[in-house]
Amino acid sequence: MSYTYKYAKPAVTADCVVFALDEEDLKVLLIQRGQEPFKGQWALPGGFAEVGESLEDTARRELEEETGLKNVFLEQLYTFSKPERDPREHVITVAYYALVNLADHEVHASTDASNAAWFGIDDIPALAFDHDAILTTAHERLRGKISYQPIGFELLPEKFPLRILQSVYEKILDRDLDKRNFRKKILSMGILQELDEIETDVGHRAARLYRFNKQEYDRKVEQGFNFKM
Amino acid sequence: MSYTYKYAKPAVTADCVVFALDEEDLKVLLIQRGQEPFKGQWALPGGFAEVGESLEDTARRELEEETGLKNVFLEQLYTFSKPERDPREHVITVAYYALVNLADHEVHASTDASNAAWFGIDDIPALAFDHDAILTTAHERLRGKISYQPIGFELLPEKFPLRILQSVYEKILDRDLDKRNFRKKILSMGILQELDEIETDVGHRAARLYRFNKQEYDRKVEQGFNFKM
DNA sequence: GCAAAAGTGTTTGCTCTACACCCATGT
DNA sequence: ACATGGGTGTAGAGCAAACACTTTTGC
Repeated sequence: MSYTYKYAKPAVTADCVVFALDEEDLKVLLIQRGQEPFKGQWALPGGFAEVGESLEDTARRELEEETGLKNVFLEQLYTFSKPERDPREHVITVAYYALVNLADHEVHASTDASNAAWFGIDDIPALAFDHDAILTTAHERLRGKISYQPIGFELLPEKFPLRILQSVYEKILDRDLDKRNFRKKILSMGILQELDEIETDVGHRAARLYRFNKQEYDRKVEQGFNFKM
Repeated sequence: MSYTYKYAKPAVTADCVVFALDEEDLKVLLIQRGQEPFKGQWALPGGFAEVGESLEDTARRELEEETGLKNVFLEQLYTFSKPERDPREHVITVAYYALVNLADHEVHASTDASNAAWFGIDDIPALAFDHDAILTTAHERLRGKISYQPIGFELLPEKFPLRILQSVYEKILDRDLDKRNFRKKILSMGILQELDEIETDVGHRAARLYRFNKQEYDRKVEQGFNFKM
């Protein structure tokens, strides 16, 4: 089977930069390529767009095929189109970034990719194609966006103590924040629901749990509210 | 001549949302389509990507071919990929936005497009494809970005009085700004070079001219400076 | 009782906003 | 002389940053 067109066409792929947090640091999900080019090297999960499929769907499909991840928070990042970025032919890639919380999302290396693993953001191996540039762009976007969009919650389980939320900001912004100021600011926005639950299994006083109140956030946005941390 | 591939490929285009300002309002450059589909309707300038060409180059090439505009400020906006956005086949478009100053850039309707013209942002005709959504996205991006990146200058000639710069912000943000506060804030950043020149041909006291000092801006950015209006 | 983290207010400086008048120039 | 916009300062409010101790709980 083959497809013939009147004009030459570049190929199109979607690639995903998947971020997660553990106790240590910000992590990125990579796969080890099972095929040439760059066979055996680490790369971002992703693959070719099918006709009739939006690129966000391509990204989600490839992410699930290669790593088992699904139902993740996903936003378009940037489109990379330099002709020399793929040695085989001109391949345009539309990059997405995803935020997941490690607890809810077990990763299975699956079909296409011979292996999938999390890497600390400061400990990334050599990557295939221009994936290092894509990763850098994604990291910058995340850093820029977390302060004015409520996306940090996507890296956490549904219920979380404020200390953990603070650590999300500290790890992404890469600087320490003042505990009192952080709590004042985030609570004063009125978009966190205070739960009647506390942490369990901690070796010290248990903290109260909170939940991001998306309904309330959306209502406030309607009225001109702007998230700002 | 034809091209055959092992897999089906979507087509790829680049489209441009070109903004400019006149005394009245924010304007957008549209072309009237010379071919089906949507023949005779207004649309964003743009066209098909060639293999071996980056999409930014595609955007610049098509913009010049269709409107005569070149050497414009151009940034990638977003990639639109819903399969139904083009009635012929699956066409992915990578949208760019451009900022030009009307004085320096004469527009000639040229080859491909039967006609090109500026439209006030509040007076846009029905557009081909999903170009209304692209335009809306571009307008939002411009509004969001002008406050934290020094891109407003791209809409002005090299030398300008502060009143005109203020009107750029007022027209894009769509609200009045206080003259004293505006001047204080923009001058305090130290990225405008005060020239020994004043306006000519005005029917009142002539204002001093300024120039955006990109060297100084870049130097400050290196040192952690953030533009903010 | 000790270790670990939860939880809590106040002061200070800075930034943003609101606001009005005199001056220079051209017609 | 009149119309038009150029150019300038200050006071008050709100926001951001710095800073330390007491309480709770688990071991």
